Amino acid sequence: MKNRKITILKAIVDEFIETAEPIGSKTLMTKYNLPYSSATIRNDMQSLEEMGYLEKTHVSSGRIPSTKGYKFYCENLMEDKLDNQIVVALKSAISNGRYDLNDAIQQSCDIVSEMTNLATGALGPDSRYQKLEHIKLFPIDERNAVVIFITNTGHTETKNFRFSEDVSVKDIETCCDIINSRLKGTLVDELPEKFEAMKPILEQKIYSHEMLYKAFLNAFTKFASENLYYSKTSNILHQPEYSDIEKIKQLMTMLDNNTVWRRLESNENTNSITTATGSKLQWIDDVAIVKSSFRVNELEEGQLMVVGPSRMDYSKIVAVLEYVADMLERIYGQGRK
Amino acid sequence: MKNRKITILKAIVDEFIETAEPIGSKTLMTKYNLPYSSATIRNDMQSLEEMGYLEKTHVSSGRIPSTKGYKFYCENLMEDKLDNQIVVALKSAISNGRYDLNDAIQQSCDIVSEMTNLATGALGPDSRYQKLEHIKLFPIDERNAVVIFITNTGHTETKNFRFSEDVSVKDIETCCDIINSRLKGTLVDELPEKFEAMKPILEQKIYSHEMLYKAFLNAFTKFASENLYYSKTSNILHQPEYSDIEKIKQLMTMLDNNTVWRRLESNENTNSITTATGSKLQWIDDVAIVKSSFRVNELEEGQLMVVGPSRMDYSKIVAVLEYVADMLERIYGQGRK
DNA sequence: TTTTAGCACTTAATAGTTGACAGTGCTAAA
DNA sequence: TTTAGCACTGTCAACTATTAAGTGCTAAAA
Repeated sequence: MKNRKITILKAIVDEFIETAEPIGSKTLMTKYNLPYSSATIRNDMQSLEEMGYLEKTHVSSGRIPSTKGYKFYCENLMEDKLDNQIVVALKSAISNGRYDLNDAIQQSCDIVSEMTNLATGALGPDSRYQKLEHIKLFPIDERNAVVIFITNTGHTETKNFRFSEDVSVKDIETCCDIINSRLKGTLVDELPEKFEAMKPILEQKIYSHEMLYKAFLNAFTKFASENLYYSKTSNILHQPEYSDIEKIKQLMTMLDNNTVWRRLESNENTNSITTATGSKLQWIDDVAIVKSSFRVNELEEGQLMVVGPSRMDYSKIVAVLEYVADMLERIYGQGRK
Repeated sequence: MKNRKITILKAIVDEFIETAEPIGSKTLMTKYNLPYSSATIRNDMQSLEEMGYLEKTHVSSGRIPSTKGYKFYCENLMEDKLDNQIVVALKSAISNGRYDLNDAIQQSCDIVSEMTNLATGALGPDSRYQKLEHIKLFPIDERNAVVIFITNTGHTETKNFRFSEDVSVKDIETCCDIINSRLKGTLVDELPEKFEAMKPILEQKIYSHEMLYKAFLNAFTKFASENLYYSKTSNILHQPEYSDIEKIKQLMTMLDNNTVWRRLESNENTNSITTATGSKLQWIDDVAIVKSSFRVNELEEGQLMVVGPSRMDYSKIVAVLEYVADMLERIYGQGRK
């Protein structure tokens, strides 16, 4: 592509990211001090539109970037724009090591969300490739017990159990023993299924097996399910694109139902790019998603995401997300096993 | 108040709850088959307005209920209107006892929220009046440990700990021992403070006391902090009052920041009533809150809440919330100590 | 004394009109 | 290849009816 066109495209994207208004040839010329006449710019804009990088909101309006335009921008024109304010906020909140990993992830997401006015979330760390090491029972009193699940990576999860009259501590112990002897080494993902297959054995050895079976199945299912966190989403309402109620509803429902994440996985092919630094950008309808992953050990990977209108400050978001990912790896990634 | 006026007031509130539109005298007469002329109704409306039960949106508009009107309605005119659909959904989800209390609360809130299109939340069960019984350490490996906190009511909470190189398991053990010997019987509420006062003792006995101190303080603070759950809030956007963006922003921000709950506590005096059945209704600006409490034992109380526009179906909401509270008490309340 | 019919008046909501404005595409000249 | 000039287009805001729903008040009827 001709150099002048690239300059114009970049100027339009930058300007639109800032103002959220369509941009005309004359405005562009004066505001960016371009050494071309408005007519020349107009011609290039027309051509850029034909190539699919720009769009118009109506026949005689200025131009806005299309998804293809954003994609080109993100692939070729992004700068490294790490926002110092956010970094300071993150550092002072997280890097004193006071939190455990999950708390740190939540804190980070909240900060990013707050300071960018976009929805921020985290998925994982993923327990899919972990195996159950053993479970440990902790009786509290006649009715209550805590069970600790420990995986081969040292990841733990706990679950409170509460039993009705006819379940004895002995029963629970037996149940734990059975699980430990038969499910050790099972992938977390496969736990619910494998446990279901063990039902007959429980029936043989335990009096109120039904109760216990349900409780443990529930715990296993929860353990295997994705560990998803979302920051508050009201911030996103400050974005000018969400002055339309229908759009708000659509986005909010999408976020609430976690559809974004699902469609994301299934949609890998369409409209997505991976930056040189490893972040992934993706566009679904008018929504853009920026995703960076962090890895606390060879088996546990987590993902950070920012969701918002396609008009977002990609340079800034990518930089900050990668900063968070690095920070989490640095503090929580080393020497975990 | 004269009987006819009460009939008219009830009809207006019922109609407005259904349609969300101001109601005129003629509409009311025909739709509710009232045996009075529109002029008579008009006179009564005027009088009801003077008494503060009704409002107009503009000089020549129909009437809508004022907060005082809703209040009167809730105090005197509510019917018991338990929605069968919701009950069925709740029963099939919860009453098989598969969940632990917190999961059951969350499930219930989600169901209520989904089926009423209002925001539903739960606070607690409250640990304010519980005392620390003891804590129990569980080393996983050199770097990780789980600590279980147990209160005198049998309530437990767990926290994952992760330590850097220079903290030994021995240190953690010492720390736990100190806590157990010195903090047993302390109100959960006072734990952070009391623990802070113990800092010098830790300094004496533990090498990297700073790290451990921070980690435990964090855990105590979290333990003592309110246990708040909120259903998804996007449902509420279906309410016609939230077709105005400013209102959405205001409400969403309020919900996200949990301002509702705080203002609620501080605002006990103004605009609130308690029904015969023990639910509490409260109005703040254009927002109504319905609150029912449930009690799992003599020390632990929790609260269920529904938040929405003041035009909500109070009869239905109160009935369903009380149903949930009863259900939780029935399943989780008995024989816990 | 209470209720009602009748009427003048008010407001919101809707649709149509107008002019300013920001922008475009195209043509012809530089 | 670039640019000046110009006709044209859609949006937006302000203004003007017009209509529909509803009110308050007065005087007559019950």
